[in-house]
Amino acid sequence: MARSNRERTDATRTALLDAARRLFVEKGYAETATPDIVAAAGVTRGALYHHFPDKKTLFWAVVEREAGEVAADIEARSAEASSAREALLQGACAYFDAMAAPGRTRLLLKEAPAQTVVDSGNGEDPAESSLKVGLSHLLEGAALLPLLDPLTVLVSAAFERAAIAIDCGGNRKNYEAAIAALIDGLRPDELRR
Amino acid sequence: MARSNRERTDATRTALLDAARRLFVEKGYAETATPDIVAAAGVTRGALYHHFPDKKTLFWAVVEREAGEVAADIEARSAEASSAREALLQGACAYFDAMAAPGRTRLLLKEAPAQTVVDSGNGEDPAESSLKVGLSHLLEGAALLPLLDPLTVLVSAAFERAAIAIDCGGNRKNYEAAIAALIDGLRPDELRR
DNA sequence: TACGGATACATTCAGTCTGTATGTAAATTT
DNA sequence: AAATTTACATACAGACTGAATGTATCCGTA
Repeated sequence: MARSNRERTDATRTALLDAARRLFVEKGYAETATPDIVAAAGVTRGALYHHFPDKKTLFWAVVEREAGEVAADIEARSAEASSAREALLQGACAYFDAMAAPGRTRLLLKEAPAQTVVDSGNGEDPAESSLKVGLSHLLEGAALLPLLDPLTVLVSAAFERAAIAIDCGGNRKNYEAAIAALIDGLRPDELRR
Repeated sequence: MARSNRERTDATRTALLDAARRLFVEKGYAETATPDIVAAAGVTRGALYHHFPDKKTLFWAVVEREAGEVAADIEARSAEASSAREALLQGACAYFDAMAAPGRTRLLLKEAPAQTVVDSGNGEDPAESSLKVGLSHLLEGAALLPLLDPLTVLVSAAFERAAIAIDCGGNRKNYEAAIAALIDGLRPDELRR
C-alpha cells in the first residue's frame, strides 16, 4: 500500500495525538510514558520524536487541538442574545456544554495548568477574552467598570472551577445558578430585578 | 558532638523540608530531583528515603507544613468584625497577607493542585470551609442560601485566582476591590447601599 | 524514467532519576 | 555490657527521556 508522505504524516500525527490524549486524560501527563503512547498509537518512539521535539510539545499539541475544538463548539453557538446578561448566561451554558466532552476538563483545566510555566504571563485565553467582552457590556457605564480586568479574571476562575466541579459529579444546574448569581450581583443596581 | 536520636531526626527532617521547599518553589515539583534536594539539605538520599517513603510524600509534607502556617497566620488575625460583610472582607485581607509570604502561592496554589489526584474528593480545604461560614452569615435568610455550597466553591476559586494574580504582579488593591464587588453582589437587596 | 536528496520513520545508546536493598555506626534498651 | 533498634550512607536495578544513527520510501529533477 503506497501512501504519499503527506498522508503518512497526517496519519501518524493524529494517531499520536489521539493516543496521547487518551493516556493523558486517563493517567495524567507525568504518569504517561512515551513508550506507552507510541505503543497505543502503533508506532515507535522514533516517529514521536520525529514529529515533536519532546514530550511537552506533544502534550501542548494535544491541548491546543482540544482548545480549538472547544472554541469551535462555542463559536458555533454564538446566538444573538437580547441583553448583556442573557449573552453571559448563554455563554456559560455553551461553555459547560463544550467542557462536558469526556476528558476535556481534565485536559484543559487540570493537566494543562499544571504544565504552564509559572512566571511568564501566559498568552490570551480566548474564553477569558470573550468573557471580558460580555462583562464589559454588563458593566457599561457602571461604577464597577474600572474593575473590568480583575473582575474578568475572577469570574473566569469561577467558570473554570464550576466546570471542574461539574466534571467531578456536581449538579450542573446548581453551578449554573451560582454563576448566574455572581453575574447578577455585578449588574448596576438600577437594572436589578 | 553527641546528639540524641530525636535531635538528629528533627534536624534532618527540617533540613530536608527546608531544602525541598526552596527547590519546589524555585523549579517546581517535577523539575526538582531528589539528588538536588539532599545536596541542598546536606544529607544523602538514604536519609530522605529513611524519613519519607517517596518524593511525593516529602512534597506533601512540605505543603502541609506551609498550609499549617497559613492557617496559623489567618487564625492569629481573626478579629471580631461588625458585620458578615466586614468579616468576609477582613478574611480576604488576612488571606492575601498570608499568601504574600514568598513561595506560598506557587507552592499551595500551583504545585499542590498539580499533584492532587483527579477523582477522589480531596478532603476539606480549611480556607474554603471558613469562607463557607462567612458566606452563610452573609446569605442568612436570603434567596441565595440554597446555593451556599456551590457559591462557596466559586468564590473560593476567585480568592485563589486573585492570590495568584497578585503573586504575578497584579495590583492587590484592584483584586481586593473586585473580590469585594463579587461579595457585595451576593448580599440580599435590602442591605445594599 | 533514472537519480540524488529529502522525508519518515525504526533502532540503539547515553545519561538521569526513582525507589529498593544492603551495610554500618551511633544511640537506646535490656 | 550485650542486644537491638535507629538513622542514616552506599550500591544497585529498572525505567524513562532525548539524542544519535541507520534505513526504507517518497519526491522533485534531469
